[in-house]
Amino acid sequence: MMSSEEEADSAPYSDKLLKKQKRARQRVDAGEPRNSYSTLATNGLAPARAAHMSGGLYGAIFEGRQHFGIFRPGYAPADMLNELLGRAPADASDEPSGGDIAHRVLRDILQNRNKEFLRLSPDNNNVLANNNNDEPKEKRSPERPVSRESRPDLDDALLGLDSAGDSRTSPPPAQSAAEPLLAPKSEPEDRDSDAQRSSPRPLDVKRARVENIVSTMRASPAPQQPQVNGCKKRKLYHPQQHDGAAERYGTSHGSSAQTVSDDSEDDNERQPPIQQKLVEKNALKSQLRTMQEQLAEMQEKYMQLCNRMGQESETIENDGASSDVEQNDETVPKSEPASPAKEVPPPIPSSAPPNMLSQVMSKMMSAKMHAHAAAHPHLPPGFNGTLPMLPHLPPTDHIHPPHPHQHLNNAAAMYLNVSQKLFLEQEARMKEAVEQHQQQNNQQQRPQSNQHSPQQRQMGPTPKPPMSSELAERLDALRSNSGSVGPVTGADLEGLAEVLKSEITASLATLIDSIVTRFVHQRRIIGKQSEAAAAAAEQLNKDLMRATRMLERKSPTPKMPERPSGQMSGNNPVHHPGAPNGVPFITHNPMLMSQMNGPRAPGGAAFPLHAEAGGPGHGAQVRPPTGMFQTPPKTLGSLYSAMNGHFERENPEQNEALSLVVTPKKKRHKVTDTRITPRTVSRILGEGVGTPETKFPESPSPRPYPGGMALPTSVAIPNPSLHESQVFSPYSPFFGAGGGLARSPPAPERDSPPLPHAPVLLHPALMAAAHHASPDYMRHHHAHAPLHAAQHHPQHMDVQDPHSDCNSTDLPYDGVQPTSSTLTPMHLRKAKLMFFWVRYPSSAVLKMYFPDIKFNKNNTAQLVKWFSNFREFYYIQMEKYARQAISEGLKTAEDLHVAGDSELYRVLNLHYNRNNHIEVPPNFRYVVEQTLREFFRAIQGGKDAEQSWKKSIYKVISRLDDPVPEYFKSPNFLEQLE
DNA sequence: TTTGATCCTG
DNA sequence: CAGGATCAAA
Repeated sequence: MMSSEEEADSAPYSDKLLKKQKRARQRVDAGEPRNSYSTLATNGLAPARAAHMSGGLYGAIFEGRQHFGIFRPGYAPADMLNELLGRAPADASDEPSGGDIAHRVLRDILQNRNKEFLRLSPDNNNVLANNNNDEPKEKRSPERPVSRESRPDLDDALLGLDSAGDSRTSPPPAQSAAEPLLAPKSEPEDRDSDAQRSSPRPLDVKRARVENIVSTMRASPAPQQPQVNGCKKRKLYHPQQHDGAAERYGTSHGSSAQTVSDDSEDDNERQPPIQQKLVEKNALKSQLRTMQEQLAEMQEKYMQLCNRMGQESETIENDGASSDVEQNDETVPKSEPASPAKEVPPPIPSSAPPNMLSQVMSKMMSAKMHAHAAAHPHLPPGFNGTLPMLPHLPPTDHIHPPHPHQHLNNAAAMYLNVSQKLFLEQEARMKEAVEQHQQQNNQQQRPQSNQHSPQQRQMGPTPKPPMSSELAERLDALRSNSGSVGPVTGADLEGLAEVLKSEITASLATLIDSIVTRFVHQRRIIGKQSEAAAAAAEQLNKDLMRATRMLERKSPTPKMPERPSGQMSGNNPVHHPGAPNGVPFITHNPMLMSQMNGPRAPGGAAFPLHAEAGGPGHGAQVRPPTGMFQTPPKTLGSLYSAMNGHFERENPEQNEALSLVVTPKKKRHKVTDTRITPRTVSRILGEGVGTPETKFPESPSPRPYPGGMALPTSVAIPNPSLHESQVFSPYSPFFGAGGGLARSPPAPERDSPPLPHAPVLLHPALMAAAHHASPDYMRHHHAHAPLHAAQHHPQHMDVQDPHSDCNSTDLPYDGVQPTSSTLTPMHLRKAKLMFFWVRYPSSAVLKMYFPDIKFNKNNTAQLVKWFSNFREFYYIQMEKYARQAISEGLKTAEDLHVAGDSELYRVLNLHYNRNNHIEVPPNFRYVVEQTLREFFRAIQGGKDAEQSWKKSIYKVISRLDDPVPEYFKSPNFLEQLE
């Protein structure tokens, strides 16, 4: 991967350079000024601010955006998909069990249904199959082999096909069966040439011609799994076919397999299940038809042969009776020394119209059938259509039945019937499967093995229905037999029928397997989530209770126009999630949420949110211990949604990663591996929680703060450049919340940098959900109030926690190994959260904290770019607020204080911690404050007139980075960000 | 010259 | 957020 990506870069780079130069030239010519630093400063800010101020936004306490009630439809499915796709190993192991069950079920069903068909079968189903098989034994029980064979496919599909190569390398037992498939039957030229070369005899030539015709007629079974190690053999056996296959499908199995894999992957993502099913159905249908046609054709040929043989008194030595494939080679030579028997097409009476022949044959068959039924050992009396099929009968039929024709005819007739029935069955099953599939989940994933799809794709000129390797093989064998050896026995036909049956069965099995598997996964995941949700719910409930209590003391924030909460918005039909535990979700009320933040401080002052509020100013002095915002678990929402099975999509709250995801597709050169994984997609779909803010029905009365604060401090001017302009919207709950920058005149000194290791905690809900988190870590969290626990043990997480502490280790927690080089939206979220600690992380640090990423030049650059973007946003905010403060007459930087509930803080939190996945580390607040002051001073001092006046600030700020908590390295952390 | 960071734009 | 341009430090 890396190599390819790297290569991809080279081109772009050169282009870049060219462009750059060009641009540079243009700029110079135009005398275009490079930067207009002052733009922001001088323009617009003041006016906008004024407007806002007049608007009187009072600080609503931080309204919890959300979180509650946010349902993330699709979450469960996504997760499931993730499970399937992301955890290859697990899947691999799981797959079988699920598959087996499905398999069994399917088999049972089919067997019951097929009993009637089976009854028909004369015995030797194997004869034909054996001709080309390397491992005839495998075929004895068609279903088994097939299933096995199919499984790899399924796995591949599920796993994203990376494993395709592996499967190829180590061909499954059934592989031999697949072999024939590789060789598309339609390569007349080659075949002819070969045939002629090897067997110049007229007969051969004739046969070749026939073969030609036949091959054209029959859709060539697409080469199933390229994983045929027996290339040589195959070549030996079917040179032409092989060639054809090579040409058409790409010479290398690997390549073809790859293609298949990729395609299937794509299909999974794009093609709706139903469509897929339909396609498959059609394919099967056509396959059946094709086979029928082929059968007819073969009948013709057979007739011809018989006639001729009768005339010539030719003895047929080997009817392909040999049960060994290998044998085939040997046998063939005997009969047709010069030419590879298998490849020699059966002679066809070109003169006789197929239809007529068929009709004639039908008549003959019916007539003779009865006559010989009794005589024929394998044909029970009721033969006509109801003979029990003995799938595993030994190839006894080598014996040439006295009346080959009849046998053949019978078999043919039966085959046709069976085919029809099977087809009907298949169709019915398909429908069922489709329905089931739909109901079970909306995942686009393509359940069945790609057995079929690849074939379809690879089909040659004649659209051919997908055929399994076994089927193809048998057909091939059949053809070979008829061609080279001569008479096709009824057994052969039956074998064919059986193959067909098993093939269908297999495909169904596969389908069912996948469905079942998915179902199982889903169940499992849901269960898991339920647990987490329950725990989370409890915790949440506690928090809420506390918050409620506190709320009583506090007055609601000023109004915010109702903001449709993600869930509330019409899109979300979601039921209100009562907590599963019976814990009602209290939320939706931002007030509550806001209260939750600072439950700890005794006099509601716990939070010096508004420093200036004056109130008990001292409160301000003490740095708010905990994060600024409460952390309502959006996770809960998702959990619940999953639990409730809400998969509806909700309004995407953010598209953060959206771009990431999207870009990938349009990328011209592989930018960072932009390939979107299903997981990513699902995440994106489920991610948005609309604006989390819960709606605020009524506008609360102004803040009760003693200081009469309600300072319109937050008079930010809507910055057009802001991505989240909503934040500034007067209608936005965020806007005007209690006070942007809190300026407390008596600002005591809180400039001292906070503790080195900011104790940031995950929201309790998150923690609860994180089973895997190190026990120690968990313990801490639970022990302390969820919100501030860490404060008391600042160090425990990063340094001292024996379990979680794995400093300088890339694989702190479960030995995470880089699995992908794709940065997903989740990674973006994580990166944003990390920004609370580090503004200038080195790439080395970043790599350490993203152990699951296989870094390369591209994604490293991307990650770095993210932080660059984060900083950009951050500094823009800082500058904006600093200017605002200045315009408001603030005299000294020291008067600038950033309160937990300040607008600035809110904005930042919204940007970096949109879903309040974590508690904002106190240190961050400090850093923000410092940054703000730096900007304030600079602007105040007129430094902003200088070209790079910000640089010095950056420098200062860059020194304020703190170590990122170790738990960020945990794979579980990422998972919790859902 | 290369690399890294910022600025600018979409 | 990503791509491109530009500057500046290495």
